[in-house]
Amino acid sequence: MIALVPKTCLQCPVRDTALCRVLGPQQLARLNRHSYRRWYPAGQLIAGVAASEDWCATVLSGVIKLSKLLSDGRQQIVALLFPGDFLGRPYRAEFPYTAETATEVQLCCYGRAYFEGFLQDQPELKQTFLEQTLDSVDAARDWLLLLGRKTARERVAALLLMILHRTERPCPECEQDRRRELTLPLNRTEMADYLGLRLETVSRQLKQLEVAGAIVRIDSRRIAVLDAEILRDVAGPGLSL
Amino acid sequence: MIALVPKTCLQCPVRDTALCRVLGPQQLARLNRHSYRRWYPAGQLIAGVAASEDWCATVLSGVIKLSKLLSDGRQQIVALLFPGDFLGRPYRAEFPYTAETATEVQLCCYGRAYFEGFLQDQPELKQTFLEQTLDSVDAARDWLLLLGRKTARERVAALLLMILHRTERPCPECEQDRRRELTLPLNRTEMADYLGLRLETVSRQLKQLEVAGAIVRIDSRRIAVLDAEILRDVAGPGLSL
DNA sequence: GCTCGCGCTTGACCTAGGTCAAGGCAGCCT
DNA sequence: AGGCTGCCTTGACCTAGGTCAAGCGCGAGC
Repeated sequence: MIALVPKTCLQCPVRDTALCRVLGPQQLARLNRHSYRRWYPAGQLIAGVAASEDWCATVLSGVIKLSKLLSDGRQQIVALLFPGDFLGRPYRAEFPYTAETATEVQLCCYGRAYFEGFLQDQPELKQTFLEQTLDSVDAARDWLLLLGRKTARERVAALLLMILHRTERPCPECEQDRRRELTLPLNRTEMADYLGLRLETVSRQLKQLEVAGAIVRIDSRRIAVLDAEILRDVAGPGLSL
Repeated sequence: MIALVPKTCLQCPVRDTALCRVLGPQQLARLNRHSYRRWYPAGQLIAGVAASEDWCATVLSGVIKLSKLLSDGRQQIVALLFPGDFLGRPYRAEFPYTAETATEVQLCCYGRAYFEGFLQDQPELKQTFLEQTLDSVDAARDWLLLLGRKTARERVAALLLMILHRTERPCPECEQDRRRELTLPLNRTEMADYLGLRLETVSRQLKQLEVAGAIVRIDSRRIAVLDAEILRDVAGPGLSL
């Protein structure tokens, strides 16, 4: 497991999913000159709530949790960031979430001020960033439906489908519903914090999905999806995948 | 109650809160030439889920519910739009929510394609739109915490505070915690659909808040806030008001 | 003025999911 | 090897909020 730190953007693992995919070679080089890599182990705090954060980043590998927490310890994960996703809050000094790594993570970071200036210079990048932000609004609202109205069973099924979707890079359509394996980037507590449940409930619902023949739990972090169709039926619509 | 349809943007009721506040007189006139007003009574469908919508709008008056619903009738309101807010989904033909009026509503509408083009021509407008969209992400994520982790009591208190906040136009700071009156733009069912509860629960929690001395229910739609501080204590933090 | 219907409240009861507690299992350290 | 620790599962029980049902009050229509 050697951490691959790309020297040039052309070898970047998120070359064609990250924001900067729309930049030409010139601009890419320019941005790259102002970027630096960071590496974090799993379970590490990246940025605190409302901490003054003067940088932002693209996720190169790994998964990041964005969460909010209440003074009495109740916690809600409000988003997961996968490779290619953008981390940061341009135009605001305070970062309004807690960002923690769920797995080992590599970031490609830029100064916030520099990035903001760069957005001004690059209309196409700004356009892409805007469209991605609009998509984030839609994604958050999909999750509102899940938290506000779905049962525990539906939530767990939806999470598995979401992870499957965000995790499976190659060949999106082929082998559509054949057996697929996924590695959960979250432990039970984190899954619960994302789904508005308790870890015991997540555990029980995973069992139920196994009994129903939708999945097999290989080990606590690995799941084989036997029948994505069952999962989709259970999860119901929504979550514009 | 005469519907005021402003002829020029200078008399617009949302002159300094809507997106177009950043436009100069020239650009404002240009946009205005391509805009038209629409009026809807309360409880009217404006745009269906995934219906092809080729327009967008600024809310001039009234309140709009954006909601998602499941095939079995479960419904979740994912946002409320108040005067000055933007309605629409640029860069996407399908509007991913159901938009319905909660009260009587006036809109200032533009063709979607025209608006998108106008955004390209007006970097400052685009910037404002981007920042507003980033705020929408934060707002939706605040609500995720509410739906995922807060109790019924906390949710109802938070809703009242939010409505108070969005509704009280003049003099934001003066008379800070004096008695304030608010008119609910939603009925009990709608409040429940926004809070991920049932209408009976909303009703009971309002009663509890009255017993606790935080509010008085004047009639079913009007509430006097006796002590916003109690309300804030009950609601807990979050909802970056 | 009467009735109808809708929105709201209230009470009685029920249940999905939370809480608490007891193991189990795998990876680490000694 | 043995014990520890963290994570997960499972069972037994509890409760916040959902469900069901009755009734109220008010505005609209006749």
